Amino acid sequence: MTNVYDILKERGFIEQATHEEEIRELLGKEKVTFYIGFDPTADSLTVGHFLTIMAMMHMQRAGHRPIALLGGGTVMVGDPTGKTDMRKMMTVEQIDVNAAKFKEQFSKFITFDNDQALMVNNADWLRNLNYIEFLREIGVHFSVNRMLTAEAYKTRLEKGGLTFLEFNYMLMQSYDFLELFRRYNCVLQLGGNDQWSNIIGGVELIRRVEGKQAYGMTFTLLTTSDGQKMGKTVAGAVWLDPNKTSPYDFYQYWRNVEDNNVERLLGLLTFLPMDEVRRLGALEGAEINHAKEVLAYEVTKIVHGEEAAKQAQEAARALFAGGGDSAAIPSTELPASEFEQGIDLITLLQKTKLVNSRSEGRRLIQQGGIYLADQQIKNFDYLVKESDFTDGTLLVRKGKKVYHQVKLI
RNA sequence: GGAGGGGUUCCCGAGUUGGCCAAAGGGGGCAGACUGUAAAUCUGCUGGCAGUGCCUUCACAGGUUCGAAUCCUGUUCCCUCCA
Repeated sequence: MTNVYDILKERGFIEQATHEEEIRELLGKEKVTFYIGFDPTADSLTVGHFLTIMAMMHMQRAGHRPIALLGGGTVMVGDPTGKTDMRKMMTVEQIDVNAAKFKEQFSKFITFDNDQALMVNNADWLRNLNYIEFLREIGVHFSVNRMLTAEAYKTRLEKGGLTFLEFNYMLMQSYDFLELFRRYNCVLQLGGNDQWSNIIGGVELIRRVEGKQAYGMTFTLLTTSDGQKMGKTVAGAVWLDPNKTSPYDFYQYWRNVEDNNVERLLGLLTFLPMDEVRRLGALEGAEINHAKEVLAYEVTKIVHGEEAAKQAQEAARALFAGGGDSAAIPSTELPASEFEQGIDLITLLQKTKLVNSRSEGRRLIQQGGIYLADQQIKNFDYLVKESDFTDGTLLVRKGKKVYHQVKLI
């Protein structure tokens, strides 16, 4: 069996590791308990989290034991990494609701039966910490001088300011690692590359307090070729919750990634064999669209299941290539009676949420961005009537690739 | 606690001798052209409502004025330096 370290390496996950050789050796010879932390800052996981979950899945498949650590405690402090402002303070209630949602989503990817994986919440040990004790046991081991050199804090020191609250984040996360090491013999922490300094904080803490070796490793972050963070759309993040990002939109997000990223994403976000990944990635010109379809389908399948992935693909094909089933295209149902007198196009755009204001709708139409059943409409006074529908359905298109169906009921 | 600087439209950031400011410029976003449902590039748009006029915006609350993002007062938040 291939060493999972090599798998992760080959698939492009690994960015930094505290002890490359030792980690590889360790993963090759025994069942390793490792953890990744997830702060429940929203009520759903995002595609950014998904990347690390994929790594987790690879690890579990290789026989190692994952701990999904919910940051119900750390989120109360807030990680300043990569942020220019302090996060809004969240209420305990909200945090707990979010944590519950995270938990639900994890179960789709990781098997927790028979102790094959654990899910714990650091609220259990962080929320009731005694300040003085914590300072004496943990605080002594941290050099402020060193902490200040961490990338995470640098930017905040230069602009915006850093509060003492957030400055403690590194100690919290380091303490988590120590706690998991003690409780579950967890010796390896994984995470996104932005977590590097927090991770080595934990590794060092374990060495100092327990005199034991622990390891850390970080993964690449999802970025576009010019370094922009991926996983953001106009509507916000790309969520794993189908109610927040529909499987169709999710599929389309991956279907539309830039050429340069296809091979990389196939390696990271699908389980396709690497020969296949390389073959698809090597396609050129319009051919690479095929690779994008595969990418979109595979990722959607893992996240939303085969059925949803098929529907999304069908819908996309129906719209962009003709034919196919249109069931999964986003739609709005409106009573037929509303169209007897006809309703003006701008109002319809508002009802379908394709525009946020009448002005925006007007602009769109004037600029030629709206099509009804593939017919460009440039007159913003246009009255949409029942006669515009075919079989009770009207396909509205905004721009090149935003589709919405209106169905009469 | 003291001194100083500052909070501007999605973001960054001009604008403070009061009217020409719905507010420069850049970014982002949207649309159009070109394409391959890609990237790059070019063009237009980017507070709201109504067909060109009205309404709501420049931290918040008051005030001065014919008229304030611009002046005054108070409040609040942030930053820097000092203690």
